[in-house]
Amino acid sequence: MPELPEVEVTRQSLEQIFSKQAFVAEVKCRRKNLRYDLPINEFKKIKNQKVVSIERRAKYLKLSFANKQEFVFHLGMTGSFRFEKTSLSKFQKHDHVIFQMIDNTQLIYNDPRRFGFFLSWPGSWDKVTSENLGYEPFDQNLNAQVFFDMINKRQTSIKAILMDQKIIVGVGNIYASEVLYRAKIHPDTPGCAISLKSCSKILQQIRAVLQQAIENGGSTIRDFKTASNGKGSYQHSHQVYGREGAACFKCKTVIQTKKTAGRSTFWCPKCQKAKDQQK
DNA sequence: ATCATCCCCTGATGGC
DNA sequence: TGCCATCAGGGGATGA
Repeated sequence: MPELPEVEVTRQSLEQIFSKQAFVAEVKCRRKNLRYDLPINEFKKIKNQKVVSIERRAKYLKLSFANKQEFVFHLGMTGSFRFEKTSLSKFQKHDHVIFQMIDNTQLIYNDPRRFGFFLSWPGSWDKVTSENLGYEPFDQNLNAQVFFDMINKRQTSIKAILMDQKIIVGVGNIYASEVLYRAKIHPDTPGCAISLKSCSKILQQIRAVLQQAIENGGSTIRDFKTASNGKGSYQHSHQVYGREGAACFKCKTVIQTKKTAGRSTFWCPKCQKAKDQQK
């Protein structure tokens, strides 16, 4: 599912929808749990309540209501929202949570694999966002030196480090490969072998890739779509992800793939040759 | 502490 | 056609 760009684009589309109609009439759950039990009792407390904000931290979202009720949610691997102009009574497979608005429009949360969740216990936002979460990629306090200091004792691969949400949040399996290709760093390079200069390049590429992906509506690989039912187009800008066996756009070398820490990794063996040296 | 592995779940795809 | 294995944007638990 969704990495930071897709979550941010989802946030923006929900915000846009709520700017036109912010009052929830009713929430319907078509099953009692996703990854965790759905907060069915808390959903009852937002009848006729107004959405006041939708915020993102890492890949988590928070929906806040005028009566202070808050919902923390995550899209997991396959979660997405769909907007319906008129009230449906017949639903699609894997439509799990329906936000029925007072004008009869609907926001429907669909999630085939059910790795997503909604939470509403007190402190749930602080719990998921303050513990174990690293820097937002666009945080001004994050710079090459800070990044270097966080990874220069680490033995694990830079690919695993980029996906580690305790360091920098938002980069998942697709964007990790894309960032390293653009930074010309081999994905197996251990954290401790990445120079300060390389940290700078990687950070720059994280920001460039995520920014461009957000501007392009995210990457729609399988089923991602925004809450206003749009699809992303950034998948067309992928340089290595999903391109095993194809020619590198720069040097025509065949793109390679392998598993690192259980996830597919893609790279160009010519453009990303350097196992970095310290300093 | 750090790291790799396995698992949650369903669907799509490819080999036989 | 069916059956089985493998894989998929995340992240949490477990054990070495």
